[in-house]
Amino acid sequence: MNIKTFDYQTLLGVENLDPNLEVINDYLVTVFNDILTIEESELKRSKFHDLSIKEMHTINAVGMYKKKTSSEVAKELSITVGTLTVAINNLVKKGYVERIRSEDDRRVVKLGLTKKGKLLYRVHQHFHREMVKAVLNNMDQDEGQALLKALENLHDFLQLYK
Amino acid sequence: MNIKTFDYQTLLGVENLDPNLEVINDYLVTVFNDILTIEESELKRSKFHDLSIKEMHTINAVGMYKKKTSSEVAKELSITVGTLTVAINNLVKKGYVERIRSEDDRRVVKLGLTKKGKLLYRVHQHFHREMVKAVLNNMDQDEGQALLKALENLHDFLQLYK
DNA sequence: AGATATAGTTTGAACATCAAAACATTTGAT
DNA sequence: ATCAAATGTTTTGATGTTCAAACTATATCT
Repeated sequence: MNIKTFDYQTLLGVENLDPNLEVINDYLVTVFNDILTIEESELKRSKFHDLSIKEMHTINAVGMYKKKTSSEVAKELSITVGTLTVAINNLVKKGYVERIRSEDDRRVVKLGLTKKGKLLYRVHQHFHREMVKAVLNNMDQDEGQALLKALENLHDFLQLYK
Repeated sequence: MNIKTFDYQTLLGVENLDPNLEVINDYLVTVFNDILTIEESELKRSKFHDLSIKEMHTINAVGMYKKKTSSEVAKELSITVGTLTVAINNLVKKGYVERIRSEDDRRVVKLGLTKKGKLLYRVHQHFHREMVKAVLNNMDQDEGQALLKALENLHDFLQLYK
């Protein structure tokens, strides 16, 4: 690299010259948007076309197994409890979620999936599994570990802002 | 692995027993949500607190360099042109974007960033760069290549649904 | 010139979101 | 035992996002 090139880059604020950096960033941005829009359009195409991707994510956060409270689910989704209440109202109306007042503490509402909600949960989980399988498809053990390392790094980086 | 375990897993529809698969999926879901909420809250904390993360992404899609048309930007964001018109109205009002009627074809609107819009673009780009740098931080050349391969796989998988 | 196609805008309806107020219940203090 | 404070949830009003469909303006085709 000659000094002229270096100065030019410095002036533009391009600190890191690794070409992979830009490529990886572009992939991240594209893939990010694609996942959202594809999940949305696949949902519309399925028998669950009365749901948006946000509603799907709410159902995902409610989860199959342990019944969670409204507060727990809202926190997991990073929305206010008020917003969640509205969302759950719609999902109850549509038959995916049920509310159960806790007997221990009658202020608390436990959320659970109906049979229909559980069916959807499994379908969505299947899509995710296929996606991750496709990612790992032609990758060996070491490459898989590298991906995991990258995800851990990204996760740790994001925690700094929480 | 014994047969009992295998049967149990098969019955549950858990086709792939790679433990990494679940871990990677969980990281993806978490990281995905975190990026959105952190970008939003960082924006609110910055001098650009009059913008939502969706508006930020619109500005990103408008881009710094080549002026794009409304149709092109809408397609890139996977929203309708009508939705974009509304969004651009607000961004023009807030001083981030400008509309220029094309002289070649007076039906066409070219979109560009104002000085303020370009400043924001750079700030956001900087955040992204830092994020990718953090990801690659402790990774060697081979590991970086593995990440790239994973992203390519994911991208190719998503294209199947387009 | 008139019909058709293309680019963008407007409008009305549904949902998402937050902050703040309201409500119900539990916990803590006296 | 009572009352105040804390906690968990819901309601409400305001603003933003999104789509589909109707509409406007301009270009292209025959």
